[in-house]
Amino acid sequence: MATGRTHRPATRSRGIPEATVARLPLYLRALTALSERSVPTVSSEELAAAAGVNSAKLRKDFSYLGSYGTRGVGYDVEYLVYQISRELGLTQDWPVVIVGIGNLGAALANYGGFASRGFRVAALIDADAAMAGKPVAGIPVQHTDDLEKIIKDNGVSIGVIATPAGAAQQVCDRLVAAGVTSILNFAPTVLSVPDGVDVRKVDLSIELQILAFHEQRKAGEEAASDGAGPAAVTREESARSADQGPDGDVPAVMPA
Amino acid sequence: MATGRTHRPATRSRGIPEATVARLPLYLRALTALSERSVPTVSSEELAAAAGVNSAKLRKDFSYLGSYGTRGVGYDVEYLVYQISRELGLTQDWPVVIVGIGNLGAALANYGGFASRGFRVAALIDADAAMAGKPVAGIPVQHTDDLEKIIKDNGVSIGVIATPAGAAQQVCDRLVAAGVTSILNFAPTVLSVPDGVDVRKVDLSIELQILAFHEQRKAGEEAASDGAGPAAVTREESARSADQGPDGDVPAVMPA
DNA sequence: GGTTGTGAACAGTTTCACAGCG
DNA sequence: CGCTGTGAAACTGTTCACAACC
Repeated sequence: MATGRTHRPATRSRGIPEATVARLPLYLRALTALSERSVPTVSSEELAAAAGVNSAKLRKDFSYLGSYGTRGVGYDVEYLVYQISRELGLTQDWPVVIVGIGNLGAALANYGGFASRGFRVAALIDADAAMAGKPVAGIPVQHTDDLEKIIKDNGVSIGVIATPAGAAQQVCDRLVAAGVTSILNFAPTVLSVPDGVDVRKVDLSIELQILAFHEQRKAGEEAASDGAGPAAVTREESARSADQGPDGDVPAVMPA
Repeated sequence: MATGRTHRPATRSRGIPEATVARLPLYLRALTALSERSVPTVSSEELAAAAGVNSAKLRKDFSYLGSYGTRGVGYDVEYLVYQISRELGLTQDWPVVIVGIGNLGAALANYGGFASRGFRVAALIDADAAMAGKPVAGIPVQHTDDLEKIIKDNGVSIGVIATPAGAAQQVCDRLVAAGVTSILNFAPTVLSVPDGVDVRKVDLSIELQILAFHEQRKAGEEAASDGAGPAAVTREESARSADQGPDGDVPAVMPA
């Protein structure tokens, strides 16, 4: 799939590593808390602790933004809040639509932190005609038929998909056709989008499976060392066989 | 992130890279779909397309699990489903508790994909005494006072925190003290946990901010090249796997 | 003194490209 | 021939450690 796109040649000065971008919101949150407590300055060590990273990483991250600190002193909280907000594009207003107002969509609509940082729920959209007009979080739900008009009238460029998996790609296509260029996908599906559109996904089931992997590993090692730990629950431990046998057939398979 | 450590010195042969682990659930989902359509074998190219990655990456990932393919042919779907499930620890039952039954907690409790893969909602816990006994998704909500007993009686090792930010660390401490060693955190807070406990976070507000960053950049470059077509930047690749995600300050209805 | 900013070493991840095998 | 499996190269991200500076 090509993905083509060379990297911007000018990716020298403005090129902030993706990993750094992903941490900026974390720093911003910690800084906002400090700001509310009227703390004037903070050292990389303190801020790093509050954000849950180590200080070297934080300093390196900030170095991509510029030299906003003062040696021997630290960083000015207000100034950094502003710089990071600007870098993230939070100094402007981002109207957002949420498509799929089920349990999750409603939870997202009610989510307070939404509005707090430049994001504004411009509309709620659902395919169920019976929901049309009903207010959720104070915003009336609109029908999918009007999706394109809603996007255009509100100048929406960020869409949140909270529909069932089966509807996600179709909704995605319509959002993109209407002008949306960033999508946050909660449906457990791989969305395909044209070049130029960003997709980020949030997938509960994947997160749990990753935890289960590590959990299983812990249980396995526990056996080797002690035995006194807290409970350990594996009911059906039964050997998780060391490794494959010489080939083998497929022993019972798993659930859906 | 967070979480940290994966060390284990002796983890050389069984050491599957974290990036690979994060993709296994994706492969598993694609394989399950193929399995349901009774597709017997699949090539790395086809499976990679279905999972939204490139084939070289997929083959490298599978090579960490063992040699489960057949040259010139591809992979046996059922066999791979089994192997990945086993590797992820999904052949056993994982009882999970959800703490904080607001909008989000309820959405999670109702989420079907939960039960489908070895995860079972063992209990719902909320601090609001008025909710006690009320069923959500068919499961009666229990009061926080009984948290420790619930964890122990059910042998729970995975906990989901969907409380407001202010309550998250306290809930986390109690979960850990009661024996939980893996936590999925939806509250917008950095949790601190002792060594040996895994935390993954899902933070909606962070995801949106990352999208806003890229959105802003697109808008900026548009000015430079402008003109016809979506020429701007692209990043078709599915974003990094979820690291953060939803929920923010007040997941709605939820008293501390 | 204290703390930032950063080059350089290191670690992890992705991609390439092709040998090896069915 | 076709497709997997994998070394090696390229790239991205993290950590170290210290010079520069207040």
